[in-house]
Amino acid sequence: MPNTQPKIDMHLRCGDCPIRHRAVCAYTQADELVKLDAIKTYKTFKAGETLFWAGEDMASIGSVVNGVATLARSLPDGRRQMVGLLLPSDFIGRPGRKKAPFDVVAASDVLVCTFQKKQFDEMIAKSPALERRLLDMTLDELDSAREWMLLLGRKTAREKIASLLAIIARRDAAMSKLTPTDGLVFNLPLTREAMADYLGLTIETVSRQMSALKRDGIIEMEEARRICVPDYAALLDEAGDDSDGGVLD
Amino acid sequence: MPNTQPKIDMHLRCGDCPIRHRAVCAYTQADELVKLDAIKTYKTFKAGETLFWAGEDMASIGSVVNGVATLARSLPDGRRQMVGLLLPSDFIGRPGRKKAPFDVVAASDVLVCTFQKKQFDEMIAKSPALERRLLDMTLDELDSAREWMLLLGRKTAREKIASLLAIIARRDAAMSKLTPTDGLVFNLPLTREAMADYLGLTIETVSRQMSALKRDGIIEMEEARRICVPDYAALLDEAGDDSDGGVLD
DNA sequence: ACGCCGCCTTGATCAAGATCAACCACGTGC
DNA sequence: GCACGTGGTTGATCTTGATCAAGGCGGCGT
Repeated sequence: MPNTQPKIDMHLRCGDCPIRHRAVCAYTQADELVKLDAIKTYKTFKAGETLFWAGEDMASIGSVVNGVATLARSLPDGRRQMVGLLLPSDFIGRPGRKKAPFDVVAASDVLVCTFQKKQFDEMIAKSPALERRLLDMTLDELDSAREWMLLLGRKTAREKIASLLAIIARRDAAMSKLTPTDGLVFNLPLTREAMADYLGLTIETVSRQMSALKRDGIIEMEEARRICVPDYAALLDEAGDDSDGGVLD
Repeated sequence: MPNTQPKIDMHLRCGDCPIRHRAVCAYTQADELVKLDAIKTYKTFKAGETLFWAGEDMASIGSVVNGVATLARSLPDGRRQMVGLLLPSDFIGRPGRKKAPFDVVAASDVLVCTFQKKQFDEMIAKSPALERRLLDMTLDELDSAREWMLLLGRKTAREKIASLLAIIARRDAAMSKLTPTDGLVFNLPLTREAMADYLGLTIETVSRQMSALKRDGIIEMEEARRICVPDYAALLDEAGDDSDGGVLD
C-alpha cells in the first residue's frame, strides 16, 4: 500500500488465522484457501497511519486481521465524518473500482492481510464462495451504514453517545464470550476526536455527554477510555431506539 | 407483498423492459432472462402506500421499474430518517434475510417487478451473473450511503438542500440525455416532508432554505416543486464538497 | 527536574436549526 | 358558495450543540 512503509510480518497460515471464519474467505474451501494463502501478504500499520487517501488508486485490498481502522471523508474546509469502522475480519477496498472513495486510517496498530487487487479480482471471478461472502458482508455493511444514517440524522448528542457505547459494549461482550450483561467493562478503542468524527459532533460535546452519562449513573468511567456499564438495558434506553440494536434474521 | 392490494399489471417481456440494462438482471444472458421472465410478477403501488414495514417478513423482492420509493426508519417517538431513495432499476430487499430492516414506501406511483424471495434466492445461487450484478449494485449503494452520512453528519442545512437539489438535477439531466448544464429545469419528486426526512431536517428549515436559495439566485422556483437551476456550478458550490458529486471509477 | 504535547474536561457565549404558531394557496367534497 | 384537508411559507422564540477559551493530567524527551 502506498504512502507508507509498513512492516511485513511473518506468513501466518490461513488455517490458523483468527478471522478465518468471519472474513471474505469464510466460505472458501481448503483448495481455494491454498490459492489465497499463496498470494496474500501481511502488512502492519501504526496507529494514525493512513492506509489510503480518498481519491487515490488502490493497488491492493484486504482484510483487517487485528486492530481498528476507520473509513472517513472530509469536506474541503476540514469538517470530517467517519463513515465506517473497520474491525477484525472487515474488508478494505472494493473490487471493480480503482480509486478509494474514502480515507482509510489506522485507529490503533493494525495488521492487514492484503492481496494485489488484480490478483484478487481474478480469484473472485473464479470463486463463487468468495463472491458470495463478499456480497453478504457488503449487504451487512449497507444495513449498518443505514442504521448509522438514522443516528446521524435524527438522534440527539446523548443518544448518539449512548448508541456508540452500546455498540462497542455489545461487540466487546460478544468477542470475549457472553451476551451483553450487566457490569460489563471495556475500553474504548477510539479517542474523543474519533468518537466525534463518527457521531457528527464536536469533541467538547462528546466529552460533556460522557460526563453527563457518568453523572447520571448510566456509565462508570475511572479513566477516559475505560468504561463500565452497570445496567446495559439502561444504556440501550438512552440510545433511543427501542430494539436491542437491530438484530435481524 | 403484504398489507396492500396492488394491481397486477400485464406481463412485459424482459427484453422490452426499460430497466433491462441497469437492474439486477443487467448481466444475465438470454437463457437466464427467460427463467426470470417466467417467475416475475409486476405489481403497482399508489403514492404513499407502504410496500413493507420494518421488521416485517419480506416474502417477495424485486426491482423498481418506474416511480420513486423510499427506504426509511423511525425511532419509537416518531422521528423519522430516510436512508435510501429507490429509483428505477434499484433493487428492493436482500437475499438471505427474512425481515425488512426498513420501511419501504412509495413516494410516487410505483411499478415493481417482483419475485418470490425463495425462487429468487434459488436463481441467485445458480446464476453468477445475477450475483455479480447484485454485488456491484450493493457496493454502489454502500458508497452512496456513506456519502450521505457525510451530508447528515457534517453539512449545514443550506448545504444539505443544495446537495439534494444537485443530485436530483444531475440524475434528471442524465435521464433526459445530456450532462448537467446551465438552465436545467426539473420537478422535485419529493414533498418538503420527504426532503426533510431525507436530509435530517424539519420541513420548516427545508422551506426556509429553499426560499433562501431562491432569494440568492441559486435556484428559480415558480411553484414549490418546479425548480430551475440557472448555474449548475453555483449550486454545486453551495453543496459544500468540491468535487462534482463523487464520480469514481 | 522542567517544559511540552496530546488528550480530555469544563465554562461562557453564540448561532443554527427546532419548535410553536399563524397563515396562504390549492384542490375536493358537499 | 363554503368548509376542510394537504402541502407549503413565514415569523417569533427557544434549545441544542458549536465555538471560543482556559485549564488539568499524564507521558516523554532533554
